[in-house]
Amino acid sequence: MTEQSAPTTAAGGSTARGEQTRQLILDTAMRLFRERGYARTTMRAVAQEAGVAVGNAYYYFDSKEHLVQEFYAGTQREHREAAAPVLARERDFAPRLAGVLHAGIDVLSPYHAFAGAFFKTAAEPTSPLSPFSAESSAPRDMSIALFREALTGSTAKLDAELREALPELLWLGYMGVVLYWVHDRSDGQVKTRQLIDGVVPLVDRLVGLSRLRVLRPVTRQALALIHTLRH
Amino acid sequence: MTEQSAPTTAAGGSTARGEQTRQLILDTAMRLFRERGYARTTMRAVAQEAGVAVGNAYYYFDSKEHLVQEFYAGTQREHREAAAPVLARERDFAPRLAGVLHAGIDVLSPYHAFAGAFFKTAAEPTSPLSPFSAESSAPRDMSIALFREALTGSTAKLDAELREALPELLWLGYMGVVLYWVHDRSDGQVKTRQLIDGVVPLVDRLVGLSRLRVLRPVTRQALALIHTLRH
DNA sequence: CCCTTGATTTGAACACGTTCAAGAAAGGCG
DNA sequence: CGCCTTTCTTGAACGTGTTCAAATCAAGGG
Repeated sequence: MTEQSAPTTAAGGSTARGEQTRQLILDTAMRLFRERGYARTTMRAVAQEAGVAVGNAYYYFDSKEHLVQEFYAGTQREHREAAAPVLARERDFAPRLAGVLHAGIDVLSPYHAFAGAFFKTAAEPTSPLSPFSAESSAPRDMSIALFREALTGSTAKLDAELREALPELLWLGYMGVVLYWVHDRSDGQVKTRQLIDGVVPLVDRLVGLSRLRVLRPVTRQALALIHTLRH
Repeated sequence: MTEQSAPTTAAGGSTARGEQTRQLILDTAMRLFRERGYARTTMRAVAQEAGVAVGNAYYYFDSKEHLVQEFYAGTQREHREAAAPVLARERDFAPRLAGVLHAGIDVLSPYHAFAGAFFKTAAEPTSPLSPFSAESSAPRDMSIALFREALTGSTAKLDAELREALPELLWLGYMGVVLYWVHDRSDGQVKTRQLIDGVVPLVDRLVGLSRLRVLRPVTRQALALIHTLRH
């Protein structure tokens, strides 16, 4: 509805007058989120620390939650970069998948304390911040592409139809891992690392087994279900 | 911290003085949630419609979100009742599981419009309302018990260790179904019903296959992982 | 140089969730 | 009945996210 109020987000080389102000506010907000957490960071504090009026922050960002969406888009890029080395090095599916998953958690780590607040808004279906929403389709597709690359760049052999559908399933699994990570209270979120290291061999094994005669019907049935649900 | 302010929630036959006031406020809130949705229902409106002061609502409920927790506990009971007939009638695992899942969605149906707000708070790990939190362990355990009954009351044959761990996994899957349902925009949430009807035969099939020689290692590996993560 | 137009910036004002000091009502006890 | 303690009830006040009419600034055009 009120979408055209702020300058284009995606414009790369734009040098509009307020661009630095926008960046200043964003940087300040991210710093305060890290330092104090999401809930204890007030918009007034962000404005004050950035040296602008509170209304000015709302000129560039529709809401406090939209500040978080910028963070979301940012980690997407970082995730890709962090995963690149492993994807360049490894050829087997398992280490490639593990690399991508670990890279994702690596990137998120500094924000573990306030990631709860982030996922809180993400869970709301009506919110444009939901990872399933249409508004989030760009970063989501980029993330899915990352998992597709982990798969297609590997030596894994699998059914063509499964190869098509798997990246999205892997992304869904990644969302599950992140959800686990958000709730992970262990030191340095070690448990999440264990989850990744434990689940990757399983997935790898199942993908390999999916071509077996006994499992073929199950695979087809599952793929048919996904197809049905997609529309 | 401020836990002892309100009268016992779980007390069944308690006839404390304010019990009717408490119920009045709760009923009013639930009605307004259904009518206007969660966000557009203000605490002032709840208080006014219930004919009490706003502070009085906070005497019985620690926060607006805690009103939702009551709803959570309530649906738990209804779920059990709604699933009872199917569990009494069917003996095969698949229809029993399908029955329990459909019953859960049946009970939730009237609240689909504001269920998003419910899951929003549920996703926050620090919130006592999270289905994974210690505070929610009572309703969670009841829900898991329901899935355990669906399994143990059936004729399904399976590995002892898997039989032990499966109910919790089924509950986790149920959480996934509910998450899908929350995001389900199809008419009458038909898609969710299709998801249930499609996924149940798959689970049933996999449970049966889990005793096969080829799958035995995978099963054990998965169970070991779960055991590791549990502590 | 002044005027116009649009982009930016301001801070007071609003609505909401929540808190709290103060009071009212209900028992219990002599 | 009078007094005390506990339970309940009140509504003003606080802090927060958000809005908005007005002020300021930048850049051209005349």
